[in-house]
Amino acid sequence: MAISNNERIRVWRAFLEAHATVSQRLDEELRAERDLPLTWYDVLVNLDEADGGRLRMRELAHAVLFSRSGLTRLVERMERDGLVARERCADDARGTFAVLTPAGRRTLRRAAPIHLRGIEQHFSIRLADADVRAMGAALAKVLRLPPAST
Amino acid sequence: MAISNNERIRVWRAFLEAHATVSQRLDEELRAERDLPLTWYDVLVNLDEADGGRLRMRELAHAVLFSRSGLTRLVERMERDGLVARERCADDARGTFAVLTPAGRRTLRRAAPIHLRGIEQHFSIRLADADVRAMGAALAKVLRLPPAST
DNA sequence: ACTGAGTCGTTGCGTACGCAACGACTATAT
DNA sequence: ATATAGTCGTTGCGTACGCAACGACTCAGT
Repeated sequence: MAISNNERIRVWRAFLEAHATVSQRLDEELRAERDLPLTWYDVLVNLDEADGGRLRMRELAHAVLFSRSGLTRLVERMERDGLVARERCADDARGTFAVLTPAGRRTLRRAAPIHLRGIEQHFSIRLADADVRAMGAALAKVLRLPPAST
Repeated sequence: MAISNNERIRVWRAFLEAHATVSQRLDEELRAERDLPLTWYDVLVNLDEADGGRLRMRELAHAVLFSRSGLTRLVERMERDGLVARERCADDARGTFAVLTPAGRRTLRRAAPIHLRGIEQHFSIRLADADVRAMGAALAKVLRLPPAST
């Protein structure tokens, strides 16, 4: 039996609801136990995974799904808290790097277990391996769609 | 072969990215072609599906995943545009209904095809029936999780 | 009838985001 | 060398959200 249009919409709605509830819980837990917003954590992770713990502002913005202006402000706040630093880019005088500081690395190390536990608890613990695999495959297809072929 | 923790995190990240890109595209299209934010559309749909095209503010807030204060402002703006109206609740003097106006219903009717086309194009067109089914099953499991059993 | 606790929608306030425009800089073409 | 276009990160500004507190109201217990 083919799947109706209605059913596809129901799935999309479930997708929205799952996103909202899970990411809200992850944010709450990180704030409660480490006083760290999820967006900050996301920045720390992306910097940590990058070469030299540094990323151009533009790349970082793309990685954390922010606008460039949004990232400017976000990094500004994190710099005030000593978690990241800004560094001028040598080979392109327009550019700026956001760099992970030792304090930022420490914060990340302390926060990671909380976050991973959260993903486990709220997202994937009740998913069988087959579910995870299927979800991964489906999401990969969605992300491979062309950018708005209107 | 069992799925690693790392793989589960990758799937979660793909989930986040898919949510961000798809819902952004849906919002953009609705704004471009009908000058209607996605949040407004969401309100219209939920009212339309409710009995008498009306819903208590609290219920509506829950349905569209907003805080009560956020919904107050949202309905305020939509009322200014004539898409919804407020009505005092007869049997509970504390309560207020948000009610769909004829203009709201018209707007919804004109916007729905755009939105449905968007979901089709950006989310489900390249998903086989099996993918949709698997995704639906997995999401149902995620949503059935207890509310933060810390 | 009266009190205390709970719930309703709303408000003041702070926060966080995107858009458009900016100056500074780079890249390309002539 | 110069002009033009493009890109970088930042800023002014407007918008939209949540939290906490509020007055108005309901309800349960006495």
